[in-house]
Amino acid sequence: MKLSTRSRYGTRLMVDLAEHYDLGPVQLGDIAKRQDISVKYLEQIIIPLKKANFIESIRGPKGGHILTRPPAEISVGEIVAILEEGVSLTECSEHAEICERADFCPTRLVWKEASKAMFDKLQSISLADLAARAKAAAKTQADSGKAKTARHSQEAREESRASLLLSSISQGD
Amino acid sequence: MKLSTRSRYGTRLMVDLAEHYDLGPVQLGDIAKRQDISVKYLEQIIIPLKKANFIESIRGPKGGHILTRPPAEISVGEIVAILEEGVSLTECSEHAEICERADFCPTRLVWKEASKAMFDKLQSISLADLAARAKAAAKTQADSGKAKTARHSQEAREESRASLLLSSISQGD
DNA sequence: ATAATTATATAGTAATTTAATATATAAATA
DNA sequence: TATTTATATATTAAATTACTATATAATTAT
Repeated sequence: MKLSTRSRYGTRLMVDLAEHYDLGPVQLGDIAKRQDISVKYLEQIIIPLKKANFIESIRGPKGGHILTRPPAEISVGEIVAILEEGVSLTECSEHAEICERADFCPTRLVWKEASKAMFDKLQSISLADLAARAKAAAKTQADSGKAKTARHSQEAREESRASLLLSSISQGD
Repeated sequence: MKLSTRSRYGTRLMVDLAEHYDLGPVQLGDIAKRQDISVKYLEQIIIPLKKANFIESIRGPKGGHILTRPPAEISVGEIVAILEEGVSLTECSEHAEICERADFCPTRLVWKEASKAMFDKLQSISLADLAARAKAAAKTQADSGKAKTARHSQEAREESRASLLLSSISQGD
């Protein structure tokens, strides 16, 4: 039931592109350094994302990759759906025909509804949300380095409001 | 992101026990026939369910397995949590310490919240719900065999109300 | 032109996991 | 004591995962 590194790394790749949207093409070498993922593996992972038309690429020196849509218009759900080839917890959730018990199987409906709950949540979060959160987190890190004795500075608290959008995500820790 | 057969078969095993709760110990051979799963594999799968104290077993002739709690008091979420060893989509959702990026990783929160959405849904459904649904489905199947020209008989519709509890599950097909 | 840089395409692989099966043993009952 | 059922441990084939390697193609700066 765990997500593959493919989905997780691919989502980080997309968030990285979102963070650098408007700054021209981003090279895989730079993403690899920032995200600590091998370039070779990123090259594999980016293929389905390009096929799904999330990313456009430019070859040659000063080339790289850019999102085809603004970050606010791309949800994590879409990304995971591509990289996991669907967002269901069982094959039968999507394709009843693969199981002859599907018609009367009470558990199938459970898997289906749990899949939907999961996917609905993923759909509700955009790359813009995550890029904003990443920015706020980076600022908080920088501030805590700047003034270790004043971690709860007014400055830090004000900046952290930028991530209020995402605050609901961390409820229930 | 797919559930293993272990979880799926294990849940069916538990639903089968729920359907036969009150009828004394149920043998794996019978479950194997009804669920079309090999006895040997069921023997593997039942181990963690016994360790988690969901099931008590009786050896020897006329032996078998019984739920330790009434079906209404066991949720699918609990079962899946045992068989999948946790209900999170990533290792970092539960154990932040395994990833040094956890503190500032925006995607981690997404995986965490999606995991929660999925698990909350699974927790909300009990074995009693599923046993009732299975009963209703069996009745519907039997009725359609009895009177193929009158599939929407009043009798069948009344019986199907027993599964109203579960009707929300099949929304959004 | 050509050297350097970046993306793309295809193939290979080691390790792990999955989904089982096989064999031997222990307990309980008729 | 023979039979039936559960339990414990070991084995395994196939698939999947998480990569790495090699070769090629396109673009740009010098």
